[in-house]
Amino acid sequence: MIDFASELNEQQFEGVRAIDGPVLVLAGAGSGKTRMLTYKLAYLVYEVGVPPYSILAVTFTNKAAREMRQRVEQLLEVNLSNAWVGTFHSMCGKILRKSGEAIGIPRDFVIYDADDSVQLVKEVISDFGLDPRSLEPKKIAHAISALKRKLISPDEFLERAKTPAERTIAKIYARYDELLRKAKAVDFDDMISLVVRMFRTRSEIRQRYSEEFQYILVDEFQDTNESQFAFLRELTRTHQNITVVGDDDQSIYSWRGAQLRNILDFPKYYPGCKIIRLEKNYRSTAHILETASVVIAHNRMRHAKRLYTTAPAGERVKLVRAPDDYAEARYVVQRIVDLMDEGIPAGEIAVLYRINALSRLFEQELRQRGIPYVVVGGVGFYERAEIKDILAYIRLLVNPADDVSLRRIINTPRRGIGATTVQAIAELAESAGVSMYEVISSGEPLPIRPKQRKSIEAFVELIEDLKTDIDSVLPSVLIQEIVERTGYVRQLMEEDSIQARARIENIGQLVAAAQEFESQSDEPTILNFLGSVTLMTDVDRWKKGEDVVNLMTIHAAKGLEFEAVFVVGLELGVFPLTRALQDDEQLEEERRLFYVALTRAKRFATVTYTIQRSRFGSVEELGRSPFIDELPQDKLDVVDLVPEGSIVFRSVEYARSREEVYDSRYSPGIVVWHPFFGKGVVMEVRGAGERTIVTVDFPNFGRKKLVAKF
DNA sequence: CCACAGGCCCCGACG
DNA sequence: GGGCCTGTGG
Ligand SMILES: Nc1ncnc2c1ncn2[C@@H]1O[C@H](COP(=O)(O)OP(=O)(O)OP(=O)(O)O)[C@@H](O)[C@H]1O
Repeated sequence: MIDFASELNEQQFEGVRAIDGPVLVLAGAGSGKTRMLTYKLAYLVYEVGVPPYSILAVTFTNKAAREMRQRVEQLLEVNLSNAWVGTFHSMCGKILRKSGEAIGIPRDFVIYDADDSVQLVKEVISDFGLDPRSLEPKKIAHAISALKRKLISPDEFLERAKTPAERTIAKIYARYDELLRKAKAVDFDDMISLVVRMFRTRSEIRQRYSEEFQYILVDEFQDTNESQFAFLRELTRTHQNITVVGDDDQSIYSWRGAQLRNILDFPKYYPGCKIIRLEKNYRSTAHILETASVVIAHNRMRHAKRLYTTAPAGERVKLVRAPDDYAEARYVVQRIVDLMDEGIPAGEIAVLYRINALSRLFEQELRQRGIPYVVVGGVGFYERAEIKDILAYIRLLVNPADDVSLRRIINTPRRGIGATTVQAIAELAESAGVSMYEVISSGEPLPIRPKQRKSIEAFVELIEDLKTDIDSVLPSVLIQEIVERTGYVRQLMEEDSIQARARIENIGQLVAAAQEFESQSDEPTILNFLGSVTLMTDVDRWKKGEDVVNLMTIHAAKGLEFEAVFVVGLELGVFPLTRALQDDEQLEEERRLFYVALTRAKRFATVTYTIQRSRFGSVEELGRSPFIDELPQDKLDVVDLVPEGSIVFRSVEYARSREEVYDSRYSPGIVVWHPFFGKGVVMEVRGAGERTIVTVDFPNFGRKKLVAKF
């Protein structure tokens, strides 16, 4: 049915056939690592006869998992729905649901996302009477997350804590975990670390899974963290049939705890593993590949890799300098129009940026020119307030112990239940050792004012009503009931703003997503819906087939490919970010990010930067990214959008042509930034065009008259 | 005791 | 540009 040898090159095929023992595939971008892994899955099922449920394949996103599964189903014409293909989180979540009771995790646990975790940390901090301003909940939540990824328990951390600050964190961590367990909740990091802990304390369970998963395949191994690797090592204590593929040059998730060490040390943990290198790039033209290779060669902490292509040289990589961010967006969108005219499908075009904030102008410009597009990522769909509100209702319905969700919705929409009342309820719950919902639903009269008491009673009644058919109702129907009964949409309609309308639309999309879930799942229960939703990412919702221009961060573009790629905003402080400038390791990660961006392109790659960019309400001159200078200048096609002979905005010619921008940008009261004087406030603007004189008040240097010279 | 407006501050990538 | 906190008015 399949001729593996003709679909793969020799090295790939070698990796596919190596089914006994550990295999490490270390290879550059576009060399066919994912393809190899996909075919290996097919090979194991088809040639070796391994039952699909005996294979564990781990991918980076759910979407990648879906693609791998579909691809293999196509190849083999079989149904693979019982194979374990998914992300670490979804696989571990599944294991935890099945077997977690052994370590005291109830079957119906809910998953707290990063935002929920921060909320919970906040609660703990105020419970302890600590000052949330000096402690910064977000940072503490991060610290806890880092500890969990390193499999360090609160007790262990307390033991080794040296400074008072560390002891405080240890205390918060301990209490945080306690509250999670009380709320029958696990956070993202728990999903992995609890499974590892279970495997370590209950060897018979480990044994069972280890036997079940006869073969393990892992994609994007360079971005795994300590607990994920530990999970894999636990599973391979009886057999060592594990194949991992990755590229150290594409490790871009260190901030999430990914450790390059995992891929570099793999041979140490699996002595005698087979190491395979793939050196032929099947994705990009020679020009693009060459440019990317030159850039990444500037990194010192890496394994040099050979990567060649037999593809034609193709077009040169374009380097575009734009006077400002508006010009940049206009140029890119014009090029997109041109490419589409030449027959490149919109879906094969991507604009990639370092930070989400950069998407705005491109969206505006695309909208104005009537080109369909999609923004992948950003404030993720499932992180939007209205979506989280609705989901919090559902979570409270299935799990009354969930205090974080209760807090979120007890006064959403407004019901006259404020902070004071919530605090009172929390204290009652605390002293009685029960959940907040138990306190308010017990029927006992609460020691609060009559008005609030009435509101609370109405709220409890509402929740109880919604609860009646919770076991049988479909998720989509439940959402509609919630929206109706709570008056959520009604309130938004009354508000009648653009934002409110967008929110109503989002809720509509949530219903649609629920319906889709119902049609796909063989068990469309509320609990399963919640589980799938929390682990869903924006990339997962993204449908490439839709044939619209794609806007996304470089992180989100990992593993994808497009005919044409625009990498924008190559400026100091944006890409690389300011914080990465002082630290070699971070700077190298930024460079890897640039490498990932360039290597997404099959035929056309364009890199852009601007002289001036508006950020945080002011205009800044950031200076170009050092990465620009690392490009092979003689191989580029340089495009300068700044008028000839001018040093940009300082120039007379340029200023004259841009009076309107001038006038609107430098008006009294706005904050500006100067490379030498720093931030200042515009006091007065006189004249126009070349003679514009702006008086600016700089906190540290006093008032300066400047000839439009920022 | 709650809601809302306005001022403040800060600002990265995400399962 | 926006989330969070504070102060004020209801
Ligand atoms: N042997 C092959 N013959 C033809 N095309 C191939 C072969 N191997 C890979 N390709 C194609 O090359 C492209 C890149 O492959 P793939 O995505 O598997 O690479 P990768 O190494 O995982 O890339 P990256 O690390 O950059 O995400 C895909 O379009 C794939 O179909």
